[in-house]
Amino acid sequence: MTVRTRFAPSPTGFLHIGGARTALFSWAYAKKHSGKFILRIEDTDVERSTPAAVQAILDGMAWLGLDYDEGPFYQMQRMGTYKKVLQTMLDAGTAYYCYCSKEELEALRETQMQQGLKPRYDGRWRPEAGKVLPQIPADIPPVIRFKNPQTGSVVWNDLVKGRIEIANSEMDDLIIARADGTPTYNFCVVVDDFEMGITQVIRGDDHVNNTPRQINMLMALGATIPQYAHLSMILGDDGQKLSKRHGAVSVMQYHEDGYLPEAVLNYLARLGWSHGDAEIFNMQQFCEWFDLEHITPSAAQFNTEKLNWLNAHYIKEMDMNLLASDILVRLQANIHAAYRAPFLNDVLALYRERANNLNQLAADIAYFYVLPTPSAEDIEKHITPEIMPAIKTFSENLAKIEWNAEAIHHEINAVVTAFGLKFPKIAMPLRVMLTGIAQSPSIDQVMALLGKEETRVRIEKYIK
RNA sequence: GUCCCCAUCGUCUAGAGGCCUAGGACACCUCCCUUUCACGGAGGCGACCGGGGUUCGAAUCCCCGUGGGGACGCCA
Repeated sequence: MTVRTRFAPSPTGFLHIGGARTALFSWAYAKKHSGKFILRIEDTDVERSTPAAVQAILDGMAWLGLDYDEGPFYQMQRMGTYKKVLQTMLDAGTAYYCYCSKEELEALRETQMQQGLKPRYDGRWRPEAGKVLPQIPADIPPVIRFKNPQTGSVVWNDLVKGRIEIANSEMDDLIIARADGTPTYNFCVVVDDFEMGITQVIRGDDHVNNTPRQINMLMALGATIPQYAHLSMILGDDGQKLSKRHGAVSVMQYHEDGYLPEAVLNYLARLGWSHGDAEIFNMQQFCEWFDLEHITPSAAQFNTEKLNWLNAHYIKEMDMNLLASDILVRLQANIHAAYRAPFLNDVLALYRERANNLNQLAADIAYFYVLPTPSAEDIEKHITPEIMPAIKTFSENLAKIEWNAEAIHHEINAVVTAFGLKFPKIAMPLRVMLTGIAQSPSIDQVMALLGKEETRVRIEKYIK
């Protein structure tokens, strides 16, 4: 049987890191088994779903390169199907109308909570043999409930968590269609997973409690039950639960924050899943290796430090021209006076090794394009009156230096020797003058790239 | 409250009863490289939640605690 997995986000916000990992695992599972990966947008909550959120999810998946074979399907466009199945269930007696008002239900819940009971529907409109149902009120539009079995239990072998059994007595008759006739989440999922032939449902473990209900409905429909794999959640860097208020950000934010999709993908793949000691691998390898057996059932804490490390790796690996075009955009975003220098590739070759973030990399090389302003501390510490004679001599000799790193290095050495100094004594002030800070790659290489004229101008600013 | 899930270094994890004196990675520390800062290289610190079983033998299996998390919507 062909493997068919799906990612089914509800468009009520952006694609966050947890959703992205769920999508990644579903995607990889389909790839691994030469199956199909389906994208389904669960937009039945009209109040909270927005086209902007749909777009944000699509953008996030596109950035990560998570391509889908079918879809996106929109549940709101499948109303006809849902209505049909609803009627079938009503006819078959596996679903029924319930005329309780919201207020009535609320009161029921409250009473049960007070008594320390699990809040649940009491089945007052559930038809039973020989039972007399209440008088149908004229002013209440009914909802439709699923007639859940009351005895026995639902068991499934979760591909991540193992055997899970939940007693039917723990479940009540859930609402599958609202008073306005629109179907609800659990019902739509069931119909869609069935109709789309989903073979493995890979989703967040906040759905574990929905699974037995869905299995019961699937059985009522005579459907084949898919396998389930429930992924545990991702905690924030601080070990706290991710939420809109706390730490949950769009995957696109990582793009803005200077991360490469390769790094995010590799990081996410290793969060909750492992393949022996493998730490760095591309998506092709991941898809070959991926399995559900090696997914950890416990929650995982996000670790930005490790993401940074992977990001550094992928920055080093990246194709130079692609890197340059990315950095160019970031330079322009950060620096008004940015212009395209012909030697951006050379500058990056000198700097990429030291960067673990694209924004940082862009900021680090900004001094090539905009005059830097060193801090007062650095000036005071490194550009001392004692060193100025040597700097002045070096500056005067600039004109005769053949402009390459080796020759520059040679000239600095000559000055250093002439003044009886140590190399750093002159390298540090030059760094501050030329780059604006006291840390940089070899100063001779920096000068070689900066150019003779620009080097002269920047040094002379400090010669009184 | 009820039900469900989880539990190995600070973090991500390896581990399917003897290969475990518990392995790797990030972070941290030390040293090396060095012209500063990085990169890189070599070392180091550092964990099986507790208690009972089962077994010749348990990080691995079972039970009970404890701790954490999730679910209990006409949200998804």
